[in-house]
Amino acid sequence: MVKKTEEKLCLLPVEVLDQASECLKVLAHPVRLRIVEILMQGKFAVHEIAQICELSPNQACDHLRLLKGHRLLDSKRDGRTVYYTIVAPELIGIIECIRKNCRIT
Amino acid sequence: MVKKTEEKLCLLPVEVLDQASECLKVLAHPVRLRIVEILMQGKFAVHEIAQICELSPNQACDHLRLLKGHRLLDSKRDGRTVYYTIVAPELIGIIECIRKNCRIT
DNA sequence: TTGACATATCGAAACATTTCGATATATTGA
DNA sequence: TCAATATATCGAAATGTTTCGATATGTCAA
Repeated sequence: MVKKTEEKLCLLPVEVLDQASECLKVLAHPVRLRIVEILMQGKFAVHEIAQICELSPNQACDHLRLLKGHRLLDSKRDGRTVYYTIVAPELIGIIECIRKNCRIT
Repeated sequence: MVKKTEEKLCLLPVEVLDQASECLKVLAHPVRLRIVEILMQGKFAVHEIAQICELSPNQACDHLRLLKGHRLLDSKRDGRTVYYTIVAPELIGIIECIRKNCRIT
């Protein structure tokens, strides 16, 4: 009976789930979701993100660093300003999913 | 300049992000993603899930309890067997997003 | 009622994350 | 070079998560 269900089940490989859960773990924080939301509208500087999220610059930096460390964001320096952008397309899907499931614009 | 961007930005309310990050935190675990994948195909008993996920029954129970505690799953007893099912529709969106972004069936 | 099976709960060690201040580095203009 | 601004890094306390054995409860059949 379990054999039967196992045959039918079409499951993702463990490596994919490991990777996905890593990504979700990083995203599972209100501030980091906010940051992703913001960056969906374009590139932003650290201090802009800090201001919008009401964080100190170093806190914003910590979050951005974590996201970048997991290859979800990338950054580019322009003078003394560093701009962050989204590089992982799956982030958009997750945010869309959140938007969809709470029917608030 | 920041004011300008703030006007343009259309961001989700903090409460939504708090709730979403709670949900993501619970999902951010390979075993729990596997459980959700399995339950997308119907209702399953604790021991079936334990077997498919190669967990001891109490470990399966722990994970299921956590998911149910966050109202992502529900359970119904039939004799000595307890069947779990998905109740939160957003789970499906997350799994679909994972499938989409790794192009492996 | 007893034994066997299915599920649930608890506790605590091991481990990971969060937060935030202190401090360091990088860039520019005077 | 110096001061000012923008980012980045580090450390460590507080807090949270994971894991798993021990144990409890719930159900059924004999």
